[in-house]
Amino acid sequence: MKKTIIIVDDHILFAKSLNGLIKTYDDFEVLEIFKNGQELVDHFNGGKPGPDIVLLDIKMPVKDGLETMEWLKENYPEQKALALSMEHDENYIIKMIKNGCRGYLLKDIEPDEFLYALQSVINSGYYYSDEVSEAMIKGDPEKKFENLTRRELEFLNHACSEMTYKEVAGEMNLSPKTIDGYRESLFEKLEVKSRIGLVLFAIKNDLYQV
Amino acid sequence: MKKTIIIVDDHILFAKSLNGLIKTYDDFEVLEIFKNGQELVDHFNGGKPGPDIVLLDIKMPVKDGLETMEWLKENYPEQKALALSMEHDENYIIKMIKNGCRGYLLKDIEPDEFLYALQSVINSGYYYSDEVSEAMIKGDPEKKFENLTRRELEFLNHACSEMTYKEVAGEMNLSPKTIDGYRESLFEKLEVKSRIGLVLFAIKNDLYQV
DNA sequence: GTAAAAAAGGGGAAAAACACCCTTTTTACA
DNA sequence: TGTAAAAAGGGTGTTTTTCCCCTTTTTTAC
Repeated sequence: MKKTIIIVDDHILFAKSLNGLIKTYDDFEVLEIFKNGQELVDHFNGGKPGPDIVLLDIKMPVKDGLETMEWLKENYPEQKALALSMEHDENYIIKMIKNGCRGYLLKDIEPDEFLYALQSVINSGYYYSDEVSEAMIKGDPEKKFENLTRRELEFLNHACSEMTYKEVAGEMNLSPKTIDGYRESLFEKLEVKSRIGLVLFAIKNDLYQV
Repeated sequence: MKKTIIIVDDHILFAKSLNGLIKTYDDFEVLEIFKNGQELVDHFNGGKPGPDIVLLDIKMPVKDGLETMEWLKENYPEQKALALSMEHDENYIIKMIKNGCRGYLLKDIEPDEFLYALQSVINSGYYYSDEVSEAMIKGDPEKKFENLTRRELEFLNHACSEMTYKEVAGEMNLSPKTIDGYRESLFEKLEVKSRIGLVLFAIKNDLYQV
């Protein structure tokens, strides 16, 4: 069965083109297109089921992406959502991620990468683009993870699962030995000594949404 | 250095006797005695440092234990607190624990057990009395952990640390093989297959305070 | 007062995680 | 265009975790 998507964006033209693009994907279909966050809230309040992924624009009239994401976190914390925006604004990115957003895409993303992002959210639960990890690293006020690389952040998320490292390696298309390297590097940087330590760090610092 | 305690209880006589009892302990001392939660809030708002443990009565005028615990969770989530009450009320117990309270003592507890509870909160971060685990099991609306025993709950908390199982066994004064048994039993009951799964379950269900 | 359940303990083997050593390739960037 | 950092990969061994079987003792419930 196809995975469902709801697009929330006031740029109708963009939303409809995106719908067209998604129609070319075998595994995804668009359920609804809403012009602002309030319409999404109404959808949920009407008792209708959420989609597999909500694509959320940031700048919108009535109820913008940030407010909508907050509402989702409060009311439907399990709902997966991806931010999809023109704004390459660190603060937005961080706020969205902290509110449980599973990734942040720029609207000039390549269709291939866009598809990969959708699949990644379905399979791994999130999609960290370079923009996201950079923003997280730069925007970290306490410099707790300033030294973490993009791949390390990605691995850290995968470590918060019941997969073995070998399975994580498969998921990330890497050799188990490479994963070994990330683990050791993170152990040192985060001053932990076990995978449990990694998981606790990730959760404490909102790098992984429980 | 002695570990510090603040008592919050409107029963002055009880609070002062408790202070007397604590004076006989080598490792603990009472910093302050407050008559209600508001006085504790004022203490914090005055910029004064929190104690190692707050002992919190439930039924109090002005600001009761539940409200105070909520305030602590919101403003000083790291602050360790123990509920200390006459009420053997399941709903109170669960609400307090969900708000990050590290344990729930009945006021008719034996002095020895009371000291053990204090030490346990300092060393392990919490103290689950029989009352607490029973209430948690009985009061669980979703029956997610109805079958968990007291010891399993206790072990589950210890599993959320970087200790090896051998170290956990030492902490709980049990043979590593017994710990093995708890683990296997929990894997089956919680439908997880690794220690990571245990940690994630505990955190998702507020059994472990991150 | 007995029966069941929980708690405690165990043997032995396989899988996973961890540690510590290392090399090569790719990328960023000054 | 050189160099540093990141990414990727490797060897070998130890420790920890996991699994599947089992027994005895203690607690709890009826």
